[in-house]
Amino acid sequence: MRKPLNQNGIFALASPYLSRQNKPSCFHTKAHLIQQLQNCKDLTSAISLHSSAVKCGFLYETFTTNHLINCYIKLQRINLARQVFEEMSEPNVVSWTSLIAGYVIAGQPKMALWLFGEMLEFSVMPNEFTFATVINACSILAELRTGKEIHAHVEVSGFQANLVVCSSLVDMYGKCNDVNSARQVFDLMGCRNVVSWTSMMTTYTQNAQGHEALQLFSEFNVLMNERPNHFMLASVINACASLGKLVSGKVSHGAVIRSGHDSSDVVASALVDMYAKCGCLDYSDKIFKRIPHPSVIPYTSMIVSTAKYGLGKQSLQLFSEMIDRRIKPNDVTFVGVLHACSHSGLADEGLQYLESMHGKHGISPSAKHYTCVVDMLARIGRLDEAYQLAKSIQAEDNDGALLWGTLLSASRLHGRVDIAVEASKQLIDSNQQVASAYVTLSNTYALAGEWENAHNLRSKMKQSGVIKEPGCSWMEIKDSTYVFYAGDVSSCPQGSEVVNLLKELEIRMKERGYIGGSMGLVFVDVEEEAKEEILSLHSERLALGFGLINIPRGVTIRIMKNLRMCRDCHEAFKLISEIVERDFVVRDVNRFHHFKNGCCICRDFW
DNA sequence: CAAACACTGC
Repeated sequence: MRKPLNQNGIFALASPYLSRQNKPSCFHTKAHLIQQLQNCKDLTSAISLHSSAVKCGFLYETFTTNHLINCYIKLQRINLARQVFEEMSEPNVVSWTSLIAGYVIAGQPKMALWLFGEMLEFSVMPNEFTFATVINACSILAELRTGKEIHAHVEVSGFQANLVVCSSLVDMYGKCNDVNSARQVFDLMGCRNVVSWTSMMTTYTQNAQGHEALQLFSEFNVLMNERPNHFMLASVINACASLGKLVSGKVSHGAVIRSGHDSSDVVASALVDMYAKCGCLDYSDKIFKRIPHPSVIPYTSMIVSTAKYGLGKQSLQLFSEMIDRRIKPNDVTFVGVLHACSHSGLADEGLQYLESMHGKHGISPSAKHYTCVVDMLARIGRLDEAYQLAKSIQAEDNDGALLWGTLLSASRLHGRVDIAVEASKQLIDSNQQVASAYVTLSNTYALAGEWENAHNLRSKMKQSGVIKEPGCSWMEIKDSTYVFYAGDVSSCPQGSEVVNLLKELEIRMKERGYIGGSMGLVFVDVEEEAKEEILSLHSERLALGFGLINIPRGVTIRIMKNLRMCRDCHEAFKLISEIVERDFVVRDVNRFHHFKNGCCICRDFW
């Protein structure tokens, strides 16, 4: 404890001000106090500075008070900031904006928007800082309507040419899934910087338009003199991950290394995720091991990735390593852990982890966690338990769709028509994934031999005009990408060759003990494609799904990107690649030839 | 004095 200053001492220090201000305990100059507030790192000092400011009479001035408000906001004491604000006689635009921003930082964007309304009520005119802040609040809340209103306000107030305001508008429209409006703002911008470009790229990726994001990235490299920063690199890597474009991902990795951003944790996390999604878990692992102090995000990314590759034990090992290193798991980490249990048949362990969430880790399980558990139970055939659990969960909209969709596909897998009917009813009644619910239910009927039901459902779909969008998949061979649509019946003489190969693969997998559970190949005869066969490769070892590839002659094959994981699969992949290369050039997209620095494809960073 | 862009789930 610091010894309290002797009164005489204070008087001595404060003597220059005494006569002027008649405040006996004031020993700060205004400039000094402001500087102290700006550098203040702890609450005790802040409170002491606050009391000095009161005693010195500085809080009659808006400028000094604004500094105090910002000091409390930096120390994450929004309520104290609010108190100071409430006591102000004339808060100006900066006071309002600071407090509004404070609420956004504190995770209360709704309050921020409410305060903005109050500010207008009090006839304080917002400026570009205020607009950027409230647009950001709309972005967090995905509040398109309010966002558009504020956009109109921006135009009227004459801030439509401000770089930061426009960038936040692009971001806001992106987060609200209005890609066209985002692009419109972006196109009308008189000047753009790396942030505005990154916002637009991220908008594309978050709205399932990864190709456009990559296109924009190459335009940036051609048109702009600026170099990508680590935000932009993380964004482009994320775009590659979303598309499963390994080659582009490697090119981006090359750019990362050349620009010296490979020490950025965020970029490293993005790379870990990208390589895993592109089927190269070993690369992810290498990147991960090079991160000196991995945070919860790269750990979670690795846990999820290993789980998806069916490496449950390894995934749980990473989790315990993370706990040992005192890195606090979050809700997403537990989604990964439960996923690991689910995909490796570790149901009892999974239930224990679920139990430990609340008790040991202070995280209350959400609908997403229960969905993992439903999946975990259902996959190993404990469908009745899974169904009971599903019924007890409050899940709406997207969460509900995931929950019932999970149960539905497991019901099909195990031929449980009764539960499939209930699950698809839930989806259809809540108007979620209606088309795929119909298709899956119909497939379940077909699997159970209930052809009439399957047929009736198909007719019902046709009558009600429900159309299932054809699934599509794509492959990268060399630097070209080939896209295939399910139901696309151009002719392919090698179709049967592929089927035979996969059948053989199944036999070899069985020989090596990959049987039981949901492994092996499953043939389902369905009405949908007029007596065509649907061939699915349901192996958890190969479970990084890459959608369906339609090889003509009506055979749809689910190709897994990481077929390369085992040697037999590698053969299959090679053959399929050869066939594809010979006979299908469907679409050749996004060649990466626009790097300013000349380097196109880096093969040698390993 | 106050503002925009990034990595983990499905």
